[in-house]
Amino acid sequence: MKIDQNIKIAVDAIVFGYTENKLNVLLIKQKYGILKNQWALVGGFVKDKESLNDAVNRELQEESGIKVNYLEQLYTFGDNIVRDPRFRVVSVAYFALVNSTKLVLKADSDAEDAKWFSINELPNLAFDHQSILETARNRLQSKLTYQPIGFDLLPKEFLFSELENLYCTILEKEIDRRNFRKKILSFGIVEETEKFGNKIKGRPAKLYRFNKLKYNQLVDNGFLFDINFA
Amino acid sequence: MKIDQNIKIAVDAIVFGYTENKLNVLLIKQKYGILKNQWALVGGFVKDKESLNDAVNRELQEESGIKVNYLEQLYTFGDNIVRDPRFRVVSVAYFALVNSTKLVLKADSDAEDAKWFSINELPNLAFDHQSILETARNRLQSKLTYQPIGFDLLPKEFLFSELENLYCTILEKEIDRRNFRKKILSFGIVEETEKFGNKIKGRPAKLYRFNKLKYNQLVDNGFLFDINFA
DNA sequence: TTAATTATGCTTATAATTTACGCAAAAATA
DNA sequence: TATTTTTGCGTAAATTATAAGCATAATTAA
Repeated sequence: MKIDQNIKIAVDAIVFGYTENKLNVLLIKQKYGILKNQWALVGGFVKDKESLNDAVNRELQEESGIKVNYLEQLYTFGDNIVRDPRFRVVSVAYFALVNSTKLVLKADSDAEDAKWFSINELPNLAFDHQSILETARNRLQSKLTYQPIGFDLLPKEFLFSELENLYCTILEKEIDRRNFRKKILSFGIVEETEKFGNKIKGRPAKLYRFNKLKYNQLVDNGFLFDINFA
Repeated sequence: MKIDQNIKIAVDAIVFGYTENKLNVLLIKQKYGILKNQWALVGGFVKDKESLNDAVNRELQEESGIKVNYLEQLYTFGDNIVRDPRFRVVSVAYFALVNSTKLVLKADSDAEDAKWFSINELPNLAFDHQSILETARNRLQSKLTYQPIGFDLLPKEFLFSELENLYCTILEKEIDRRNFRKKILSFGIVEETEKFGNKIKGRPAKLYRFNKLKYNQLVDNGFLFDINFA
C-alpha cells in the first residue's frame, strides 16, 4: 500500500528558564536557509528512524547543548498548512524547563547563535513561533498550579523567596508570602537544609530543597499538588 | 531545500459516548488492508492540502457519519517507530464527545462496520490503539473535573440524576447526590426547564439544561468550573 | 553606636468552603 | 393505605483559605 503524502514532520522546543526574577525563553538564530538571521525556537526535522522524543533531545543538544530538567509534549501545530513557506510542515512542539543558563552550541549545528530572551522582550519570531510560545506560556501557567514543575526552574537548593517570586512572576499575581510558605511546607515535599543563601541585606534565609522521592510517594497515596491563591 | 524524510501523518479519533449509565467508545472495522477485520479507532492519513482538524472531521464523517459535540487534540503518538508494521506513521490523536448513538457509515468509506463498545468490554485493538485509548480515558477523567464537558455527553435536556451518574461512572467514585446538586447549581450554569423526565418509578424529576452562553460569560469574569469530591 | 530598614519565619483569628447527613415531598407499587 | 423509590431542600460540623500581627536577624543610614 502506497500513501501519497508530502508532509514533513518537525519538532520544536519551547525552553523556559528563570533567572533574576525573570522568565526567559531560549531562542536560536539560524545559520542557513530562508530563516537566516531570524530568531526561532529550537527545532528541526525528525529523522526516519528516530522517535519524536529523541528528535527533540537531539535538537536541544545540537543547538544549545543544554540539559533540561523537564520535557513534555505540548501540542502539534498542523492546521495552518502554509506555516512554512517552503512546503507543508507539521510541528510537534515540546515544552521544556531548565535551571541552568549555560549554553554550549555545537560547532556543526544549524544554529549560528543561541540566546536567552526575557518573555517580555521578545524579538520577532520565525513562522508561527510566536503563537506556539503563547501556548507554551499558558501551559506553564496552568501546570505550575497543579504540578511541582516550579522546582525544575530553580537550582537544587533555593530560597523560599525565590520560589515565591517565581510563582508571582509566572502567574502574574501577588501571593501572600506567609500563606504561600505555609501551604508549600504543609505538603511536606520541601525540606530545609543547613545552609544559608547569600543575600545582601535583611535577615539571612535558609536554603530549601525539593524532595522528589517524597513527592512521588505522596502521589502514590493520592496526594494532589495544588497551589491556587485568589 | 530538500528534506529526506519518509514518515506519514495520520489522525485518529477517540470518540466517547454515554448511554444507559455506561461510557462507550466508537470503533470501526476496516474493510481493506492488513487491518481487515480488526477493530480500530476512527482515523486515516492526512491529505496534503488539509489541516489536521479537517482531516479528523473528514474521517469522522466518512467512517461514522457522527456529529461530535466536542473535539480537541489529545496527543501525538510518534515515539514507537514501528507502531504500524507497513511504514513509519506518526498519529495525531483527537478526543471527541458525542451525545448521539446514531451511526451512519458512508458507503464509500474504508470502514466495513462501526460500533459502540462499552469501555469495560473492549475487543482487541489494532496498532497501539489500546494505549491511545487509555490516554484518552485519562484526559476525560481529569478534564471532567475542570471543564463542563460532561454536558457534551448528555442530551440537551437531562435529569440531574443522569448528570450525577455520568460523573460517578467516569470518575469511578461515589459522589454524594445532594452535595453534587448543590455545587452544580451554585455555579448558575445549569437551569431547570418546565418539563419532566419519564422515569418509571419514584418522584418525577425535572429536566435541566446547560446554559453555555452563561458559562462563557462567567468564564470571561474569571469563573473556574471545578467539580472535585474527596 | 544607635535607629531605621529589609527580609525571614512563626502564629492566630476570621471567613469561606467542603463534607456528612437528616428529612419532607411526589409519585408508583404492594 | 402502607411501603418503596427517587427527588429536592436544608443544616451542622470539619476542614481549608484568607488576612494579618509580630519577633528575629541581619544590613544600612544617621
